[in-house]
Amino acid sequence: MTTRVRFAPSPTGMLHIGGARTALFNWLYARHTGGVFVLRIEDTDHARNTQEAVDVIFKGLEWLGLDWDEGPSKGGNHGPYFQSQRREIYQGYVKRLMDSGRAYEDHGAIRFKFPKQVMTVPDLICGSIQIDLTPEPDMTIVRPDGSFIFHLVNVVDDIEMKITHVIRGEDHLSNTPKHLALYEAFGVPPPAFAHIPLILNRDGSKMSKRDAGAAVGEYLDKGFIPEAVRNYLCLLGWSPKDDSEIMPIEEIIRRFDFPQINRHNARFDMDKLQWMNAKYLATMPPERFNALAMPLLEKAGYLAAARAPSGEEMSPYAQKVLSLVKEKVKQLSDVVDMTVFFFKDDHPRDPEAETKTLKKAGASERLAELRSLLEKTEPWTAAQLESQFKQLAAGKGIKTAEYIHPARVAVSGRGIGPSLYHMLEVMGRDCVLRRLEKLKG
RNA sequence: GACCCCAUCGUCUAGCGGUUAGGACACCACCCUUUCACGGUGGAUGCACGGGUUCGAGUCCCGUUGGGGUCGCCA
Repeated sequence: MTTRVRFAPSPTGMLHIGGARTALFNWLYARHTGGVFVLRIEDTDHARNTQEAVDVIFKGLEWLGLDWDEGPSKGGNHGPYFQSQRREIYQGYVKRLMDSGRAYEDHGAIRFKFPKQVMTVPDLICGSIQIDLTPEPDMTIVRPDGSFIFHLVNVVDDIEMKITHVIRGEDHLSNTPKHLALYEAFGVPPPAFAHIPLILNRDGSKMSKRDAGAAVGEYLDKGFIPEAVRNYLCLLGWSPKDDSEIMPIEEIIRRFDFPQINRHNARFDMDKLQWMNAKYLATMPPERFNALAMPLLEKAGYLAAARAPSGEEMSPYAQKVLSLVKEKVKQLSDVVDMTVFFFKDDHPRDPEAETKTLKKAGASERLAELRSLLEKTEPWTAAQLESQFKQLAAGKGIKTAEYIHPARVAVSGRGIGPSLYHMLEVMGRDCVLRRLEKLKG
């Protein structure tokens, strides 16, 4: 039998990181088993359910590369995939319950009569869980205004959509006996359940919608790359059981299965995500890095001038600049600050670095020596610059660093940055001399 | 409060009765080095607690504590 799993988010205006992880695990299991991943939008009669809110879900899933096989914009034989369009189906199921005496009216609402017994939930991750439904008051399944309650529609849709494995957050574990009772009342064998642990904040508290880092969109905006976020999320609650961490998604798909899923909640560690993101950034092909970073430079206004400070055309210049910082970037958005001095003559300057190196005794003499050296350095390449710097220092009997540090601060305004010689090469002689000259006055 | 789930370094985790308790992030030191990173080497930090079972317990059982979840005419 083909595995059929589903992700059934409610359009709340954000895609929660926990929801994204649930979607990811469903997707992984579908891909691992060669099954079908269904996307169903649980937009049951709610004012907050807007088109924009639905788009946020699509965008988030697409960004993470979690493509669905059936659902909105994909279609399928079990639609419609919006609960708001499935009222007749729910009505039919409710009628069956009424007819069989399993549901009854109560002050205009319809309630489902719970079996007074201990229900056993067989769970692929948590094992066998027993919960007593006896003390539970019968649950409402239809409101007086005719709208349906989550538990009812969720079960009905899973039945109708032929879902074989319900993979969802552990917050649903306690509700599962109610769902089991519904399956029983409909005379349908229930799907297999797999309740996955929750994602908590770094401090162990529950991650709610308002917490920093709770929305997938934030990662997109901050310049995280989707493969890194996805890879990190895979490792939260699932383990390959050896020491593998950064893995291509194909490998994760191959190795993913329920036995390796943990039973305890995990805390979200932004530091580790950042590290992983930096790894992905550093190892990706330069073309892709440039494609991702150029729009940020554009947005920062760096590319507005026709010519770069070096005098050459802007676009090739910007690409060279990016190649200098690629391996130092933690988040893509870092490139804006890291490269500002390559594009703006009036870039910000770090007073601390200037005091430390430029105000140092002998610094202006060094810079003057550098000016005359750089005027005639030929060819203007990193290798040649390096050898010239070294010769100059050797001739004066001092360390090359005595020239390097002032030069760096002089042209960039800060004490840290890419390799100095490569930096100078990219900036070009005119720009470098211009900045040294300006500093003199 | 009742019920359910969970518990290994600060964090993510490996461990499925006998291990010097391993790895990763973060942290510290050193090395590399023109700075910052990267990389390399080394280090500190952990089995929540108390009872059992067993020759032997991080591993099994019970309890306690702690954390999380569920108890809606939210999803």
